[in-house]
Amino acid sequence: MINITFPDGKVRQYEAGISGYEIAKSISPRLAAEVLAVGVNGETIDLNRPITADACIQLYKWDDVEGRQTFWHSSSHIMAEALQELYPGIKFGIGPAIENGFYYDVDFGGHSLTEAELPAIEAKILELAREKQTFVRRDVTKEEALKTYWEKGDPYKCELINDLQDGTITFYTSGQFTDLCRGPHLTDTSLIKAVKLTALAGAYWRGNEKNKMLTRIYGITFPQKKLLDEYLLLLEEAKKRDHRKIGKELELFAFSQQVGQGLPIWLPKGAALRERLENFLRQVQKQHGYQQVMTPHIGQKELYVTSGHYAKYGADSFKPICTPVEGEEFLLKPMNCPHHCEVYKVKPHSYKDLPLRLAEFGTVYRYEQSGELHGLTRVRGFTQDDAHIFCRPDQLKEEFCKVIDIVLYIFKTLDFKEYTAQVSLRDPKLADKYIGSDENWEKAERAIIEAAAERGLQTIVEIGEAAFYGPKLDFMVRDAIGRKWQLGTIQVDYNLPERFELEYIGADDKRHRPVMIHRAPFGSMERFVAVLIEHTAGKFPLWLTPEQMVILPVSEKYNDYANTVQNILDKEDIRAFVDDRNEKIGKKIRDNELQRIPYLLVVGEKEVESNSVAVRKQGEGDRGTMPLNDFISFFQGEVEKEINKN
RNA sequence: GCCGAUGUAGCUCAGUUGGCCAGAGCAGCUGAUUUGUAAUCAGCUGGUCGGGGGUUCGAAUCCCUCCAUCGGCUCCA
Repeated sequence: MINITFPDGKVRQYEAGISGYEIAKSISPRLAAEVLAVGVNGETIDLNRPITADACIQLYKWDDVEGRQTFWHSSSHIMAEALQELYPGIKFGIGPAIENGFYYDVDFGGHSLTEAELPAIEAKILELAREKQTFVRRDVTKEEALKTYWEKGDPYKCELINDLQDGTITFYTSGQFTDLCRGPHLTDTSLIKAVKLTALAGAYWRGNEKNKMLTRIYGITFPQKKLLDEYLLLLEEAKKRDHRKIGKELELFAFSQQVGQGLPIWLPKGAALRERLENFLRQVQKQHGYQQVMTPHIGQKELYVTSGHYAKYGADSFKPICTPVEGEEFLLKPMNCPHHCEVYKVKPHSYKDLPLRLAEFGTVYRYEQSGELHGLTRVRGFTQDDAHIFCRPDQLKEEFCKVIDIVLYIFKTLDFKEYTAQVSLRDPKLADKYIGSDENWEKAERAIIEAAAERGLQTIVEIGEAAFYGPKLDFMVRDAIGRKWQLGTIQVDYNLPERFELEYIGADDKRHRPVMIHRAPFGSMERFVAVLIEHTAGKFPLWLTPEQMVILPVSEKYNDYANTVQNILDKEDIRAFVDDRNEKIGKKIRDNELQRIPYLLVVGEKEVESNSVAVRKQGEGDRGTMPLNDFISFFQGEVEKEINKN
């Protein structure tokens, strides 16, 4: 007998060799029907594999990531089987589960797959799934594995097998398809009830552009048709919220081929929105003791040689700009920190001056490969809400905590309720990727971990994700329809102060080296506005939105009154405009609703007589008539509520 | 940069296998209408069909090339 410990801590006894499925069945038949995989001491395994020793187990269902991953991984095998039947002789790369679904990389030889062929593949997948094929796991020796794929003439699998340790290699077979795979898989395929192949793309074998490009087929499957429909609906919703679409509709920003790709043009309304965001942050930073500075958009090449960026990124950046006569070389500013280091160096510093917090909405330019550009989230010129904090080593943790506070304050004010934080550390095995001493790296990494813990942040730790000059803490938010976006970042840096020979005079009258914190709570104005658009679907909070309300005269006869109302609102600092087009009221309402103006004030004869406005809230309809003064107080109260959430 | 797709008026899109002066709706302009909670009516303007080159009697349509956009890959200070 063995002891099985459940997540709630309860322990039950079973015969050695019992499977996860049987354990589930012993609890309830319903659970047995729903369980997809089992976690044994943290490792996810097939439901039908025997458990031979005492273990802590978790039964994973569709609601668990592990359950879905197993489901999708098995689905990718079924897709491969379908492809193998439909396109004999093709060769397979890898086919993992991903966050939403799965993919398989396939070498179709001379054939180039088109979207028109996908429905037939989908149908085949469902056909195979209905056959209730079981997944059979088999241990193989390296020799046998290589032989199998050598005979099949599959170079990709052979390459994968070559990198594996003998004794750890397994095959899984379902129906006519056998794949090199570590598992786990579903017991059988009958659970797969709905499938959608979502995209076709090229992908280099093993992500290396020197390798051959394979065809990647993305798909997603579900245990119920209903879930697929919901997923497709979510994709529709995401499309509607696309910041590129809304940015165009609301005239927030645009791109021009003449100006250049990846270089956004901010239109008046977008600029107003962005400016308001900047002012908001400026004010928060002022309260936290930051000082604004301004630095040029270019800097001498030497500056970046000193900072180390030139050696690291020079080859893949915009080429230097040269002066016509002297041939001096300048670089477009790829980041603000070197400039801020020079600000620091303008005068000697005492330990009493620190921390020194220098902030700048600094516009930077980075060469991104053309295929990588995307709306406002991936551009070649953008403005960071940047700041650098120069502090004494003993102040580091406290300063780091204060930056976390700012980030969380911003999330709260802008209604990002769910967020996670990622601690990115260096990969000690790849020492040449990083600059700076081990000792400093260790100090910096410790400071971040402690600060995050002190502020009670839920963090995940990623090894090897650090910047080349130091470890960092990145914030990810979840938007209104559940998608994750990376926003703010805080980074500790012992290296630039070293390179720029930054110093302060300590209480001991000796020279010391300050520590630097890089931070950008929004990440960049462009990216943040994009995320905000997708999060709010263009319905911005009142305090931010470019136009807070529109006054709609029922006919031209009431234009004068409408203008009077606008003047009164203007004196109250309320952003309103009059839609005095010669159109029917229904038309004006429709157009302004589509422009997502939060309040629509209809004025006609009744309103003129009673000095009032008929209030309509965007998306919610008529709210009735109220005296203008009452509406103003009401509106100001609403704005107040938004800002004082904290 | 690479793979694949796309590019027709300011916007959203039609344009059959190459064949009459390239179309619609919205937007814009002009006029009529003076309107009460999601599209009033009429007229007009607007396109060298992404740029360039080629095939052809004839190209938005076929071919080449460049550019941009979209979906991925890779990278991200």
